[in-house]
Amino acid sequence: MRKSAELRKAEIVAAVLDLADQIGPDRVTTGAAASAVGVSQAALFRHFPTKAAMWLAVADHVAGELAMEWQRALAGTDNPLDRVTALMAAQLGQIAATPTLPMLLFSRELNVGNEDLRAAFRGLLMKFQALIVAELARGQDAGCLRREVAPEDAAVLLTSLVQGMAIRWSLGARNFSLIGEGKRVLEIQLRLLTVKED
Amino acid sequence: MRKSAELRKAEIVAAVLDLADQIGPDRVTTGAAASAVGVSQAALFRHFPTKAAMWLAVADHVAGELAMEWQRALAGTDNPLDRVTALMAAQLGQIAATPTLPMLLFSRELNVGNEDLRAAFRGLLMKFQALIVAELARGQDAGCLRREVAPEDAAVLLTSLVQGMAIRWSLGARNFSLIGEGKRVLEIQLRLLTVKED
DNA sequence: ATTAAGTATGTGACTGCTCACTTACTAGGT
DNA sequence: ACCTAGTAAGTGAGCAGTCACATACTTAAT
Repeated sequence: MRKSAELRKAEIVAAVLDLADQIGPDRVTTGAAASAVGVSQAALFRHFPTKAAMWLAVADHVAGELAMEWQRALAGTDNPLDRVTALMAAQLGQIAATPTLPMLLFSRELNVGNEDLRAAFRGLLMKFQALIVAELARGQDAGCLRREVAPEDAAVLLTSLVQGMAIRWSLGARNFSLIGEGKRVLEIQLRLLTVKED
Repeated sequence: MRKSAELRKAEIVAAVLDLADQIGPDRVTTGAAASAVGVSQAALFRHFPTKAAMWLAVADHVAGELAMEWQRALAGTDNPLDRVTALMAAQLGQIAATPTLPMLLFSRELNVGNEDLRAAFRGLLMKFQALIVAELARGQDAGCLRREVAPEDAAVLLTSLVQGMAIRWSLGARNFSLIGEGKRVLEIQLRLLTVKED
């Protein structure tokens, strides 16, 4: 079945992500990806010059999805604290929907040679952090966040929380709800960062 | 050169860790490990029935080192807060000395088949967390830690901090001092968890 | 002490497999 | 006619694990 290149590329990217979720990013071979799409292995190389390029396309896709989710999270409210909560929830949600995402950060694919891919993910993390920092700064200005902690440092604490949760989750304690636990612990951390009112 | 099996095993384990630091855990082939030790590739299989068994031995070694460092950290003082600080510093120090450690958590080696290895690392993390929880509980009893945060939850915040720092570091922002930054942010987090005295 | 037997450590050559990527060729759309 | 998306059949490299054989140590009987 012939399809337009654009469509095929999108199909392949989706299949790679799906496969990576199922079997881990490092197990995604060109053959496996191809047969998941339903074409021959050689066909992949019509669309991507190399496997690394394929992963770059995947990273682009993921970056787009994340950016969308972030924007959606920010659209819900104006309250800085709520926006931080929403951003964190969005991040946890994306991780839960794409469990391979944290694994990708340490995969062979990313850490060997493919410096572009690495840079793409570093950029993503920094963008997320910047969003958090901005909201925290607004929160301080609005007087609902402790002034003695710099927004940058508080943001490190919060993003670390996402990463710690992801590790915990992927290390495979079942009956561990990434989103539920994440929300719970996030609330605790936010309470610590919030100005006491009693 | 002939050596005792014990010695050789230790040599191999050390070489594997070293190689993993240099080229990433997934690039450590039996051949590479062997020639790093200075023996033939086949010789590895005199000492380990399979590559997975080799990695298990590495995990055992790492577990031992970590346990030692933890004990040493606890030996320094009786003050719960200081002990938490020392434990965290020890953990960051070990990660800095063995950068492959966080990568190992997500390596193909660990996440494919080798369920034993996975369990070994999960056990390690839980043991660390338990140590932190114990100190935090003592801290609460001594009245220097907020009571409204459960020790288990505070421990999650702290261990997440280690993991977040490790990710930040290994994503390759150079001029990022794992230990220095870690210490700084840890202090901030601890201040939040500490009873206000003013 | 010498030696013979047995065992632990080591080797080079090889097997069978998987993988990314190539090449020569084919069919559908315009 | 021509380009575009596809294919089947390779190619060469890298990998874990095996095997037949060699060489160093240990032990115990002479």
